[in-house]
Formats: sequence, C-alpha cells, structure tokens
Amino acid sequence: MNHFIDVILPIPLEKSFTYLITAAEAEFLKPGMRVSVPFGKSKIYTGIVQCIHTKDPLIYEAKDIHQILDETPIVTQAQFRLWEWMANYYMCTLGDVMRAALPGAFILDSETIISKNLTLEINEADLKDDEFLIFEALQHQTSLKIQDISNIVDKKNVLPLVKRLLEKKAISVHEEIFDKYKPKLVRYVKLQNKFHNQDALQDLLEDLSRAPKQRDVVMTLFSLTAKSKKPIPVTDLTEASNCSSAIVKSLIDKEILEEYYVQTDRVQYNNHETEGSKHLNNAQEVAMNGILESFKKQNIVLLHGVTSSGKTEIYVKLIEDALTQGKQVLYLLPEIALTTQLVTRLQNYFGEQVAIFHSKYSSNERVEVWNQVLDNSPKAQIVLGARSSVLLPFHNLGLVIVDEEHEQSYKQFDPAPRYHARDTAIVLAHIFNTKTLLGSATPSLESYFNAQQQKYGLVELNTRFNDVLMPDIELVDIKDKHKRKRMKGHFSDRLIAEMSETLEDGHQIILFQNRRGYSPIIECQTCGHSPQCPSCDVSLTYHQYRDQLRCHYCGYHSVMIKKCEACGSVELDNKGFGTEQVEKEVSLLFPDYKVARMDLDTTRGKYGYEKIISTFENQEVDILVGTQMLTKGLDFRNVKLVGVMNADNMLNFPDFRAHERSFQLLLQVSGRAGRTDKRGKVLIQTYNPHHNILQQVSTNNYLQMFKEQMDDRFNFKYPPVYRLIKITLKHRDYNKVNVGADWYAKSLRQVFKQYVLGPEFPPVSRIRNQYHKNILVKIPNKQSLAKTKAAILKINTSFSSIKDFRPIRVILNVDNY
DNA sequence: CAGCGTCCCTAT
DNA sequence: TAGGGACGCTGT
Repeated sequence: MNHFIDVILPIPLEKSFTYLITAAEAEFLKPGMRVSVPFGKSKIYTGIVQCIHTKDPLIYEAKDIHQILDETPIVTQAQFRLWEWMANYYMCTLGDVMRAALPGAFILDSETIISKNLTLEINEADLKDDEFLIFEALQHQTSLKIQDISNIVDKKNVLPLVKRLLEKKAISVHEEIFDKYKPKLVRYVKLQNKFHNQDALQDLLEDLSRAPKQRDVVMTLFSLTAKSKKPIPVTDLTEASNCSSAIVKSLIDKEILEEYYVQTDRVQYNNHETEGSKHLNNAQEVAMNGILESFKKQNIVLLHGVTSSGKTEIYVKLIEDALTQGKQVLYLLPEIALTTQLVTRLQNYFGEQVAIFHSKYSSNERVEVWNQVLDNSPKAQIVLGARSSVLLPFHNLGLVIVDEEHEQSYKQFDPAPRYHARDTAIVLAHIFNTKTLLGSATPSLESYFNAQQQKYGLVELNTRFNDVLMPDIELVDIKDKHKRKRMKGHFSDRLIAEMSETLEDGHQIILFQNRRGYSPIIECQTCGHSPQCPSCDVSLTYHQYRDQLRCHYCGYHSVMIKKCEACGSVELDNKGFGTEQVEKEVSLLFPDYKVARMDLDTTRGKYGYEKIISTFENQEVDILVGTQMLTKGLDFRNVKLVGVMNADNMLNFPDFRAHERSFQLLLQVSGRAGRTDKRGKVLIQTYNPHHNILQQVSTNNYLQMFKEQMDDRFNFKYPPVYRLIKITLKHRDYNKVNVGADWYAKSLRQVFKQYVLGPEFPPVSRIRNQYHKNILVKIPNKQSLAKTKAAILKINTSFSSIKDFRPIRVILNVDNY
C-alpha cells in the first residue's frame, strides 16, 4: 500500500497536489506541517500538508516529496476551516489564502545553484565569450546563483546560456533551499573561567596595565556582572565602558574574554510594571452590562460609542474576563491606529501578555509572533493587530474585538484573498464558538443594519469620558467667502480667526485635507494642457518638496516641468490643492508657529507615524496638517481646533458609499478636538453647507444619516440591502477589454437579468498601462449566495476558455466595499 | 539563423 | 505563479 499526501501550494491554482511518501513519513506527517516538494521542471516549493491518504492518483504518477520542514504542525485545524471559508466566500484558491496567512519566512523557495563540473576537463577554446566569463568566475568561486550570472554577463535572461554550458558539461546545476527564518542572536561576553579566582584576576589586571582601555573593559565587565548578576551583552559592555567593539574583540582574541550567543525574541517588551484596570464610570458600566447581557443571546454585539467615550476601558474589562478563563483574545485595529499610543495603554494593563502584529513587522518578527500564538505562549494571550492578524494560529480564542469596525482598511483589495477582516474575524470567532465585539463611533451601515435586524446585539454609549462636551461643529460657506473676498489662499477668515485664537491660548490645531502632494493638476494657462502619467489615465500631482510630478497610482515620477510640454508657455497654473500646499500656506499665515505634515509621504519607514505623532504629542509642533490617517484613534490632549479644508471632494466621490464615508471621516476627525476639559471646535469649509451629510455631521446625528442613507440603499439596491460582487477585467489592449467585458456582462445578464451593472470604465481607466473595466453583480437578499457564486464561476470558466479572452485578467471581488 | 519578445501551456 | 516550447520579428 502506497502512502500519499495532498499538499496546498502557495500558487493561485484550484487543485491541490498529491505526492508520494514512505510509510515512515506517513506515520510522522500530520496535516498542517510544511513539506518542500518538487514542482514543475526544476523548482522546489513549500507546501502545507492538507491530508494523508492511500488513494493512488489514477492519471499521473505522484512525485516524491523533497523534505519535511516541520516537527509539528504550524497550521491548526481551526485555520484550515477558516482558510476553506475564505477561499470559498471570497472566490479565491487555498493557495492564495496560504500566501496571505503564512509569514514570508515560512515559505521557502529553491534557488538554482551553478557549480563547476569537476569530472571533465574543458577545452576553453570551445567556449564562447559569455560562456568563458562564467567558466572563469567558477575558477574563483565554488558556486554561483542565477542572479550572479546575470550580473556577470549583464543580461536579463541567462537561462539559454546556462543551458549551453550544461550541454557542454562545463557546469552542473542543482536546487538549494534556504531557511529564511533566522533566529536573532545576541552576542554576550564573559570572563574566561581561568580568571575566576582572585589571584588570576589580579595578575590579569597587572598584565593589562599597559593597555588601559582593555583594562577598563575588564573592570567594567566585572562591575556590571557584580551589579546585575546577569549575563552581559557586548553592546551593554561597550556602552558602559565607552569603548569600541574592537577592544572587546582583542580581549576575546587574547582569550581573556569568551563570547557566546543566545537566541532572543525580536519583539521585546521591557517594562514589567502593570497597572490594574481602571474603574468604569456609570455610562461605561451600563454599556459593559449591556454587552454582557447581549452576549447571552447573540454572538456578535455592536458597541456604538461616540468618540472619546472610553470604549477602550470596556474592551480592557472584557479582555480581563477572557484571560481569567485562560483564553486568547484577538483585538483588531486598522493599521494606522496601531500606534504606540494604544499599544502602550494595553501593555500598561496586560504587560508581556500582549503580542503586536502588523504589516510593518519584518518577516522574521512575524514568524516569532506566529510561533508564540501557536504555542499559546504567555507572551501572546492578547494579539493586538491589523487585518492580517485574523490569520494567526489561535488555539483557544475566547474573545474577538474589532475596533473602528467601519474602517475600510479592513478590506484587502489586492492581491487575493480579497477578504474583509471584520467579517473574517466573525467567522473565526464562530469556529471557536466565541463572541465578537464590534466597536465604532460611526458604525458602518451594514453593521448597524445587522444590529437593527437583530442579527447583532446593539449597545449605545452616548457620553464622552469625564463628561467632556462633544465638539462644536461649524460649517463655513467658502463659496460665499470667495464672493466676499474673505479667503486667504484656501483659508477662510473664520478659520484664520479661530486658528489665531487657539494658538494664542497655547493649544494645538489639526488641519485635514484628504489629498496629498502640493497640487493634483498642473495646467498650462495658454493651451490648457496638463501633464499626464505615461502609463495611467491620471494627471500628475505636483510635489513641491521634491520638485517632482508624481503619479499616485503607479509611482511614476519626473522632475517638475518648467514650461508647458505642449506649447512651451511658462505660465503654469495649479488646480486643486493637497496637504503640502496647506502646510505651506499655514507657515506663511502663522510664521511664528511650527507646522508638521502627516501623510503617506512623511510617514514612510517603520517608525514614520510614531515620530510625527510623538513630536505633536510633546507639543513641539503647533499645527498638524494631514490626510485621513489623522482620523484613526489618535488621542491628542491639547488639540482644541480641527479644520477641514474642503469637505466637497469626498462628498462628490463617485461611489455609493461616498456619503457614508464622508460622514464617518468628518465625525472621526472632529473627534480629535477637545478630548479633555475645554470644548473643542471644528470648522468644516465647504461650497455646499446645506448638504444633508454636512448637516448631519454638524449635529452629530448618526441615526438620521443612517435612515437617509438606508433609504438610498433600498431604492438603488446597494449593500447592505443587496450584496455585491465586482468583476474587474484588465488588459493592455483597450479593445480586448471592451469586447471581453461585453461578452462577460452579456453572459451574466442571461442569468442575473437586471442585477448586472456595467461594464463600465472606472474613473481611472488605465493603470500601469492596463485598461480596467468593471462589472457589478447585485445579489438580492433571498438569492442564494453559493448558487450565485457557482454561476459566476461557471461563466468565468467559459470566458477563459475562449482563446481571444484568455490573456484578459479577471478579478473577482466579493463585498467590494 | 541567432537573439529577442510574446503567447500559451502545464505543474501532482 | 514560473519556466519552457512554439512562433514570429529584426538584423546580418
């Protein structure tokens, strides 16, 4: 009887792959372990064992596996269930899910290694120039990678060359796989044992009297050891003795010191003092009891609490409960809110038990968190993380919290799996038979709708912590202000007046403009031409600080033009404005105060956000200008004024959620004002102050917004009343996309009739030289989701079996909002 | 006919 | 997804 395993490979293919294993391997292997397997002509891939069986594949001969990579499973059964759900619900492959779930360092790739063929003498005259170059390189180095060869001969495709050399038997080739995860080793030193008695030490110090620096180091090491009674890392020693590591090295070479390495965690938490959780105030207490009561009947509860109402304290209490039952907790946050502010707060309560997980972690750091969660380590009882942390290997999950539940960054758009972390987290909680708490000051319509339909419990928390007043929100009509010439640049006289007053009182200001760069369009005043991105259908945004034109879709950039590319005129005009321009205008209007800017361009790098946030927190900066990343759960004590530069461009965004989004964004940014004692002020500049959404923002009327938007959703058949699946077709060729999209839409219409919208070009129809076209399928509530998806998949299969359409890339996006 | 770009197919 | 084979274009 032969033994086989089915393996999930990290590639977007429907099938799983069967490999032959020995009886001993069948005994050892368990589902969830990694194996490396040969795949294709020469490559070796990492796969996850899905099942072990004895069913011989009929139509092909299964290959042997290459190697077993784990002693115990690294993927749990609960994860398999979640993966299956994701692949099925979001219409992607298990391989896609595997890619997204596993930290990169778990997925090993093979690399082709070229070495000299020792068995045969080669006549150098037989070799061509480039062949000889490689042959010669191999005289000096034992092995070369494909990349090295490509560098040596300065060519992209070197495979034909390698093949020729192989045929001439000048080289041999094999595949090597490397362990990508490297444990972090810290270098320690200690005094060699022979110096441990008093006399020997005395002699040593005498010997070193002519090397005062080295003597210093030994003395310092001695006192450090005496003080801390712990092993001494080299870095501590060099720091304490204020000398270079070269001196330490010479002591090691002289065999006075001994070095050794200890494996440590990359992510360390050092402050071990924890404080008890705070007492809840009355309103919080009521909300807390409401949640507990709801949990008795419902698995999911929505906590609708105004900004700064102290939702976090309630979370902390609930987490405490779960921990005392010995269970793990998942606390999801949008990436941008995962700043030191909240992390420190939770670490203050729970100390070491908090593990952090987000996309700025390196692959190695992620492996460490993964293993800690998998091992149910005391260091990972609470996982505080962004979207991808729903994919961690939890064991006995006791509670899931999704904070800022309305945030769109919970939805992954590219690549597959295009999952929504909130919805996935709910499924995860269901797998563990536990509860989910959704929290937001401005819940998404779908969640609030679910609460109204009694699918979720609903708890409201309407008072701010310490009875701080909700900020006073004022709409400023800039159409009128323009007419009356009361504008200085993009600032109305009202905004300038409020800013001056706030600054004089020593308070801070946040200015919000949801667009980065200096100006999104540069236009020639003579001929009207404006520079466009060569590979996308958008105009280039001017970034003043680098004097560049940049495309926000593909990253193309060029130096700023001095004169019009079309007519040569030097009269160039800016249309529209971004954060850079706001920053510049502020520094001209208020030259005595410090301005900083927070947007994608200033927050690159691992600690990008933290730096800006902490300078603002420490009040080194008076005015902070930024995009929507300002709105995410930041808590600045001293901010009294929030200015929204222009509310119109988001209201007019062509998307069925534009109004809901604007409401959420404006209320969230308003919530940054006056979070302690004095009442905050919010000024919203707009051309259209009578817009319903703006009225609802200024009165903080969530319910009215909800009702009105829901009416629209009913009337126009949009979520949460209907479900949506978006189908995007992409290709270089404009015509191909058109013809393909028409065919696709026509086939869909035969099944779904009037519930198919499009095909339509999106606002930006060409990105990276690819034309996009969208088709939207609306799914009525009573229509089976499974059947709908099956029908779409069937159409998709026939689509890609048509030769002309095959090169068109099709993207299926379930719940594309 | 070498050298390449592009398209299409297949993998266990 | 990645590599390989087929095919067709360019330049000598």
